[in-house]
Amino acid sequence: MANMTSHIHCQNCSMAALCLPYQLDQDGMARLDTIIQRHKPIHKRDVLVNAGESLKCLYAVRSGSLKSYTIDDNGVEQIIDFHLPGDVIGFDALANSQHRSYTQALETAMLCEIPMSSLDELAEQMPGLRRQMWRLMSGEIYSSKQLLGTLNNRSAQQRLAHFLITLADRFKERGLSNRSFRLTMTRADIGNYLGLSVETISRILSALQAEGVIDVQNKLVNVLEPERLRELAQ
Amino acid sequence: MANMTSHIHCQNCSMAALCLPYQLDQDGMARLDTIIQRHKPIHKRDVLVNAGESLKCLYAVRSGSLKSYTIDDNGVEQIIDFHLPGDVIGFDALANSQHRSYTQALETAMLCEIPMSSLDELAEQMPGLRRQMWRLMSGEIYSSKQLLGTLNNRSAQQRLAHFLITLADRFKERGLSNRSFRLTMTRADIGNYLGLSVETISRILSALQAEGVIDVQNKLVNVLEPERLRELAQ
DNA sequence: TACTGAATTTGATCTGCATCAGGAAATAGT
DNA sequence: ACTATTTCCTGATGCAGATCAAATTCAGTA
Repeated sequence: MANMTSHIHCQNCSMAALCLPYQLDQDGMARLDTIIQRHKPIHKRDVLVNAGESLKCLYAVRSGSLKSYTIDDNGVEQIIDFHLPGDVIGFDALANSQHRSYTQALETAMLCEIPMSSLDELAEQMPGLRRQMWRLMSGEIYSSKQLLGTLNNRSAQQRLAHFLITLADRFKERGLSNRSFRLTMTRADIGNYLGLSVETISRILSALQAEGVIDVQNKLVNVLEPERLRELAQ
Repeated sequence: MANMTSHIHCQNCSMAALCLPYQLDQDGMARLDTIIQRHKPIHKRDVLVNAGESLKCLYAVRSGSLKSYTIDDNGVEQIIDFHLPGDVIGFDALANSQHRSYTQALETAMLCEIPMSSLDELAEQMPGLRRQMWRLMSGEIYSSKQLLGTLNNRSAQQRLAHFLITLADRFKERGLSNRSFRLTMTRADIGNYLGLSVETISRILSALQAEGVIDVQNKLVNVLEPERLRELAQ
């Protein structure tokens, strides 16, 4: 069945450099492209994967944003990641072939679906793909351990500043503005992720605005003094 | 040059099931074994890898324990991991072929050294090894994200209880007692890892002992009521 | 356009843990 | 065995951020 996005391929995807095709040659990209399936967009609040589901495929984000979270014994949600275009979702499921977390769209999002069985075969034949898998997983290990350091010894303001800087940097990598962007997650999501209450997030955003470091209008953030913000993050 | 541990091989290593050889057949293990180098033990406080060093090889812990940490802009150490026998060290370095953290021995430790170049070749030829690499890295992603959840929304007591439970479970996986074990790290190390002060760690250990949940004599921990402890961790 | 529930903001109060301080115990070095 | 140094414990105090409360704004829907 034809769909409106059938003309999208790894070869012409602007996120390729951040995603699995990184450093593959034209032939490699074409081979990877053949195993990837592209479907209709998913919408805000749609759940892409449930914790406990068996791992059928990885997902690459083409547009939009999502959050991943676990639900603990008390039924409390714990957000562990926000996904932007170019990110690959599902690496934490490889250990036991079972998804460990829920993933939900924060806004309308387009995804590429990469079947694990085919990926495994391709990885055997393509050293570049294998290395990129390692690179992406290693990067995820590194960034989550970095986050540990951020959450452990830092004040609420430092955490939030760090969050904004990291987000801005990620937008820049993706060819978007790192000075002006939209928070697709709620204040509650940010607080949950950073281990802070909603009220604290709101208060600190107001304080940063009062000091002229940023300008916040609802979901829209303007970074007025990037250097000040970076200092505040330490 | 012969050394005193030359008779150790993956084929007879008791940690093989937790380590890279997992699910390899005899032939596979033998091939992996040939690329692995085994050296003299390293001693307490010896530094195995420095942050910034280029990635030459991964290390597998055969005996002893180590800690990995980063040092932030202010020169403050942030512990991100404790390594036990069977653990593989260095996955966070694959992203940019450069170690991201320091790794230091907490006690005398024996290590296996796995050259990256050879590992890459072997992974091409051996699907089982490739899958185990994915499995181990995925597991590390999962556990560090789990830890986020633990540190974010939990009290000091819950964090420490969680730490002790997790450590006990890891000892059990390794064929050791999960009821009685030795903390090779200092209270300061535990506090650093969990985002708590030394004093808090000390106080809570005392409190848990007073309640009869555990018995602590210096570095030695006896878990008297595992179920209570597990409840306290939530 | 009006209605409705969700998200955000701001204020007031309270508490868990950091910090400061001092002493005891254990470990390492000679 | 003895000393120096690190590690550990316990008490007192203060504060950052949680929690409780309530008003306001926003977004989705009919």
